[in-house]
Amino acid sequence: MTVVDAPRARYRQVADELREAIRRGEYRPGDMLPSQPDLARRYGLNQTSINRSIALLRAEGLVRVEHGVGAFVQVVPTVKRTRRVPRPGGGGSSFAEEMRNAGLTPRTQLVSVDTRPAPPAVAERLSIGEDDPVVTRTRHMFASERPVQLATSYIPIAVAGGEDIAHPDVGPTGLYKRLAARGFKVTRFLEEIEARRPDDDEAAFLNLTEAQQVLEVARVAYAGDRAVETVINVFPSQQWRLAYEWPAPGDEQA
Amino acid sequence: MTVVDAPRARYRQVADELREAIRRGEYRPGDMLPSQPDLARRYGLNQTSINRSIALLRAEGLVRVEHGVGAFVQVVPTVKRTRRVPRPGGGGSSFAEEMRNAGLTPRTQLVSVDTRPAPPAVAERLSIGEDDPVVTRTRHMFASERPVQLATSYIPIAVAGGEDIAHPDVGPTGLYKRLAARGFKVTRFLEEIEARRPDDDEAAFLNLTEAQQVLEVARVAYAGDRAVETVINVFPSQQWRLAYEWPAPGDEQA
DNA sequence: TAGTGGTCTAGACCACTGC
DNA sequence: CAGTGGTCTAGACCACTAA
Repeated sequence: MTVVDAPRARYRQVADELREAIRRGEYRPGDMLPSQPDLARRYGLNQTSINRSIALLRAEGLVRVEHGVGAFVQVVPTVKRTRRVPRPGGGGSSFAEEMRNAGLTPRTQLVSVDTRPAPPAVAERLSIGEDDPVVTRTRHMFASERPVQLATSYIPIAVAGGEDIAHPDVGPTGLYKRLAARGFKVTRFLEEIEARRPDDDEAAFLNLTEAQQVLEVARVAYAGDRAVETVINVFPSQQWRLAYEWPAPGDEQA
Repeated sequence: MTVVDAPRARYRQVADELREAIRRGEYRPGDMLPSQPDLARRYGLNQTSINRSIALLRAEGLVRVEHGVGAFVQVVPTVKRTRRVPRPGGGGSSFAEEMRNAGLTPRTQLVSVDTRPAPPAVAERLSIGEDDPVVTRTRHMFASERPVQLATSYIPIAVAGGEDIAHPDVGPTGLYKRLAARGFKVTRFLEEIEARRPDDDEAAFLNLTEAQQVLEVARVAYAGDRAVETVINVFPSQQWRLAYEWPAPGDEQA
């Protein structure tokens, strides 16, 4: 239903055809695409143009390129993350649970626990001063040994008391119990979702191009009006679907 | 903290410098960047390479290009869309309300109301047969006359009775009242969020490159176990931030 | 018309990988 | 080493917009 009969650029047509060939199963996940010189001959185009076509498919996450090796059809394990509201433990099922529901084997690797000055975005979310110390916990998550998620949580030192609150590695439920025991009973959650380009570290861990995007889900837990914890999750946008579920007003028992 | 001392491509460096110049306010929102031949001279590069740099900035949403006119620094009206749970009317404030909160002037244009066979994705969400008729309503939304959102809602004809349910154009609150009057009292909502590339129509209306992404938020309203309506919202991912807020279990009054 | 951005070429050179 | 992808050039032509 386009108004103008837009002539499609040839490098886009090539991308379309490759996309379609992948969809048809002509190239299967893990397969290597023909080399760029090959494709150039095949489509009567220059390698430069073919390179552009491949770049499109990379940005879509449909193809993964290894420099000096080749371009491979990407396995895209789409995972669904659901927040059911209300629900114990912050409203969400755990990462491990979600993974197993998707038929994948979860693994979480604790990268670091330390106390650091709060980055600006975190300070703002927690309503504390920049560089106020926060207990920081970083995890790398894998689904069947493929990196799929990156999570960092921050708790103001004034709330946490010390790093012990994060040791041994505890899930949200355990953490909120410990916070409650310290007098910070969590009453409310806020999640903000944003799409953005990955920074260098994220791109490296998640194996993304700069052209691809990530979803950042930032959750803040409040005890009354006081923000006591924030968790920042980063997902490759192509591999995830987020879901939120809640009862209609006046129908809270759902 | 990159391990390898990656030599950055020159077209990326140019993009970095332009990005930085925009951040510094050297080019302000709405300003036109220098032409590609200009930039090529300035950076000692070919126009082809400069074009790549601009393409990067486009994909980031930092720059908007008008063919035959120039490249302009994008006004990024980051708009926040919040679902507060529970809350009357489906949990969300209206589009108009959100826009005014962001200091923008909202406008909604009703594009069409008709009865059509359900597209596959819609049929699945509504648990009806493909090609079962659904009352379909499409709206284009503008913020201060810039296109920012596209919404299509679907109601099975068996639920709606007829197209009248969508006339005159009604917001969600009015619609759910009418559905309740027809015996379909909405008790539960589900929203699924997905990042994907825009299709041609979406790209045309929202003025996006194929390299950019949109967020698709698909809401389904349930009356008991029966899906009675679904709305599919499409946003340019750069311009929006989604938020969900809910009380912790045992603290429902928030 | 002149100026803008978009595409494409033919060829070159480089960086990376695996043999 | 040969084969892969990534970048860049110099130049060309096209499409679109505004005057």
